[in-house]
Amino acid sequence: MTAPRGSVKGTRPATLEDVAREAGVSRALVSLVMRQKPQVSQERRTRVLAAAAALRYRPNAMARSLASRHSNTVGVLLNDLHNPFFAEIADGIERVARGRGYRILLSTGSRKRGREEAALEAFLEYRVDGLILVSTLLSAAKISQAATLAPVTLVSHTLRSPGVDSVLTDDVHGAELAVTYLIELGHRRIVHIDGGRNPGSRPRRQGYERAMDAAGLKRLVVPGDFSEGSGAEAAGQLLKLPKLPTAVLTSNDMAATGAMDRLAEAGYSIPGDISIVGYDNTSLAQLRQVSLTTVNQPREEMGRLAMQTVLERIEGGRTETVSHVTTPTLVVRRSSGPAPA
Amino acid sequence: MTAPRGSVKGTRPATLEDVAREAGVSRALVSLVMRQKPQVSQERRTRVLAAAAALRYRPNAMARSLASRHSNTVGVLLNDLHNPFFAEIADGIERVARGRGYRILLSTGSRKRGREEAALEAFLEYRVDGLILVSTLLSAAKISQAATLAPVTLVSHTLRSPGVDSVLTDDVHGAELAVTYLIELGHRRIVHIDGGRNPGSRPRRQGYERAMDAAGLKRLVVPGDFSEGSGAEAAGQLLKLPKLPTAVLTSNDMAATGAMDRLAEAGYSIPGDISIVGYDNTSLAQLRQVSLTTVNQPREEMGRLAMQTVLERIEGGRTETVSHVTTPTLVVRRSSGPAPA
DNA sequence: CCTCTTGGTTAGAGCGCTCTAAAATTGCGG
DNA sequence: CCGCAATTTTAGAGCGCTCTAACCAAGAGG
Repeated sequence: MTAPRGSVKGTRPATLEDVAREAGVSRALVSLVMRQKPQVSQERRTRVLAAAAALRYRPNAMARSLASRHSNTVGVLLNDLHNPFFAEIADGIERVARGRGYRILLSTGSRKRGREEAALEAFLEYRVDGLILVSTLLSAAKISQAATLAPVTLVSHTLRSPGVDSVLTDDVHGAELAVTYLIELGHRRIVHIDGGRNPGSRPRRQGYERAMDAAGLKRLVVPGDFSEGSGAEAAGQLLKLPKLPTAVLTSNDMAATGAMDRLAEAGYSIPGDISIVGYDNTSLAQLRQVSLTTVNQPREEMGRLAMQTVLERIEGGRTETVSHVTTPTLVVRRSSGPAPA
Repeated sequence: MTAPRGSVKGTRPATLEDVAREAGVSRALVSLVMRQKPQVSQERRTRVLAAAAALRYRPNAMARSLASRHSNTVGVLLNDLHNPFFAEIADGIERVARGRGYRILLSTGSRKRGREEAALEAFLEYRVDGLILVSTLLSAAKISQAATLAPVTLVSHTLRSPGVDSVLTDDVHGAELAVTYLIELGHRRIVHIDGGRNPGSRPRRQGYERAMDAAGLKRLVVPGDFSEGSGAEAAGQLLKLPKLPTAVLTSNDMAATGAMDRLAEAGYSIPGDISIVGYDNTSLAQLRQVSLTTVNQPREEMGRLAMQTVLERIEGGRTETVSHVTTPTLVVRRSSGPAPA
């Protein structure tokens, strides 16, 4: 009954109380030692530490959080574990967290809003000290509501709401960069595969539209989302067009690889017949076999910024809203080239 | 002071007590309702539910776990977030967890043993009900010790230790499949890029050795690990050889893409000059541009099995050790072909 | 010799929940 | 209308920790 269910029959894990008894001091003193507080004599400290080691004492995070009213933990919700973009953001977050003595709870919504809602709910029930939502599908209402319970930092889009900060890239500019580059290469029929409801999609589409308009070119946007499958599907749509476009800007790298796949399957050469430009510059785009021209987002840095931003509220008590905007750059690789004659 | 630090100034979240007062019932009754226990009259139940909704009550997972002595949570430690293999395993785990009303805590060691140790420690402090360690670098000692606190299921390798179950693929067989296939294609100089300390590496190497021995061929193993970088590096070693091998079996798909990259960069054609075979059959291998011949592991299924296995101990109270071995299959794609003349 | 500090230590009241055992209510046959 | 079992509800004791305020030496200053 006291033994953990199903695990090896073991003695109940040691508690503070046990350590205190072993060391012959009070519970409070042990607590002070465990939390590395300075006001403990050297002699007592070593005595307590020895007792703790002997009993294999491991603090109970639940009890600690309950009593202290904070968890030293930040919940990180990633849109899609399959997209390396998120792993790279997570790296940045993790680095800062580690440096600052915070823990991270990772969750993913698998690109389903309902799952994200469940994950958010779990984080809130765990009473995390802060929340980082990376490219989330959650509604503005849910986000604002969460922000009344713990500071929120959004990665990849903004939301004007108290308690909600953000870290993002100037996506309008990023998309413009890509389209302008394609136009300079002589492309005229340039299509955009949209990112649907995903954060960042709208500005990217706007950047595309703005650049096309500026060049007096006809816009064509086909629907999609952030997945490989949707990129392939959208490419399928393009194949049905009376005249295949000569260039495609997708909403992210995953969709781009899907589109490349489908186009290559249909016998078209990339970039001979059609140029493809992605967005994110994930490790996928960097693969030599893929070699995708794409718009770079400083992913690690965005992750670091996000964690710093949320910590400023948790520890620094900042209350004004901030929004960090990073600058995208174009990375040219082999998936793009001059428009076919 | 009672308001969450740094977040929007908000009232203290409602507690059970608040709900009880609002509904005019006892705390215990509210607890029963929240836990969906049957022995509550319909009238009270709706009254409590209404009060909870009105106060936006959200149970405190910390308090709940502390009092009930279990968290309904399983900790999942992934070796590397960048490798899609782990995302696919996680999908399977998540699916079963969701169906069974369990929550998942995700962590990653970023292929660093020290980080994995820290993540494990965090899980144990959180008093998770069970642990799934996917392709972990943790030492046997640490794993066994963790198993005295919560049931552990290992994915990708085994450990004979009480409380530790496993889910894995018959990797010896998998590697043999790959090598036999290459030999049938006429290859004689077949190299294996090793997976280092990663689980699964040893049996894969053994399978390679066994198949090479059986064919009377000379073995050559170059060191590596599970990363793209190491695959590239190992390929660099191969380039220094007096005579380039005609085929390479890597320890996983990540390493395979790294190796392909390096070899292609050096001007060799794949599979014209050299065939590459990976291991895992991740989404990476499936990409048309990569089109990697590889050994399939049923990733989703392994994830599902792992979660089921750990739940059997948590809920079913099973105490005998089990080990689920799945069968690998060879998936032939375009990275492999007949040995050059 | 007494009061003040000050650094070190501790008692004890929670944190928000679950769980056991007992209490209150209800239904029903006699 | 009573007794008894079944059903529903509740009191109250924790779970393992933190935190406040108080306590206690031991020296400093008057």
